[in-house]
Amino acid sequence: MIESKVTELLKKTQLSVTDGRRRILELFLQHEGALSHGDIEKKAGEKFDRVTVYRTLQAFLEKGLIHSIPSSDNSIRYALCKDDCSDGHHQDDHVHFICNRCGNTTCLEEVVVPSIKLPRGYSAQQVEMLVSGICKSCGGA
Amino acid sequence: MIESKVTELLKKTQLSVTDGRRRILELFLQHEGALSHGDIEKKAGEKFDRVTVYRTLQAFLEKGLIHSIPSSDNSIRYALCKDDCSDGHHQDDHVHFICNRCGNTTCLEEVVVPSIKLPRGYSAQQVEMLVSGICKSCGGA
DNA sequence: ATAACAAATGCAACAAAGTTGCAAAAAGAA
DNA sequence: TTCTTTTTGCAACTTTGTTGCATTTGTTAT
Ligand SMILES: [Mn+2]
Ligand SMILES: [Mn+2]
Ligand SMILES: [Zn+2]
Ligand SMILES: [Zn+2]
Repeated sequence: MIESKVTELLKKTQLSVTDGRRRILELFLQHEGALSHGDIEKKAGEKFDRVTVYRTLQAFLEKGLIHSIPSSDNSIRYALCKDDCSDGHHQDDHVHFICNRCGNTTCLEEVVVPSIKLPRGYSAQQVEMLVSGICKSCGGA
Repeated sequence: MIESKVTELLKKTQLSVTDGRRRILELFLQHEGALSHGDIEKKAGEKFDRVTVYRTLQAFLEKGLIHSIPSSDNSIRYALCKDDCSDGHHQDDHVHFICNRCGNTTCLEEVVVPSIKLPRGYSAQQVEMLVSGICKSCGGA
């Protein structure tokens, strides 16, 4: 069950398990694809205060439960991390895909971000790769 | 002179040349690195209305004068395009670097975004690569 | 189970960012 | 210059994000 998975994850990351956190984590587990703050606010319904959603995402981020995905439309998305992300140390080196038709953002876990050679003087700490186009579900044609 | 370059660019893109547009384009030409809406608002001073800045960036974007750079902090940056970007068709296939020390975002024109193989069903229309770390100026020591 | 303590939540009051319609002003064309 | 079109500024508004504080809830130890 998702119920137990949720509690397990919260326990593992040393977060006290509250209704809000359970609900939001549940949303991530159910929903294939990334969620923005706004998405969560809508999906979680009236039950939780907006501020709580902000703080919960913040906490999840810090604990390495979720990672954030940059965007070109001023609305960061978040998605669950794999097990190897822990307390502050993220290890999400996969490509993200943004569908121009359905608008969904997906983690392409199987596609690793290629390494890259930077000009002299620059040193990289993190690399993000964002691909936009038509996703599998929308591809149809 | 920058003055004439500015006017030339506006004429070329069929934008009527106004004080606001001149000023903002000037900022882009002077400033090495990308600018956010907020940056521009500050740098342009009290002289221009916030709404005008929004509309100007929008216009520049559509005409292929500038391109936008995704971010993880809900503040899109913009930078000048090269000559080969025109009316709606952008051709900015370079890597963007975000410095964690000085906060500047730079176009690494000389670093081309590597191509990538997507899983079956996905088709790419655009690829963005964002590298964060320490930039040339901050690298020092 | 209860009490004590620590942490999370909701609320209120803000601040900041973004949007829209419209009248006035400025650009471009004739 | 005059006419026409486009851009601008303003006002009013919506949405998004932040902060402090009192209350509620979760956790741990008795
Ligand atoms: Mn991801
Ligand atoms: Mn660029
Ligand atoms: Zn899609
Ligand atoms: Zn720097």
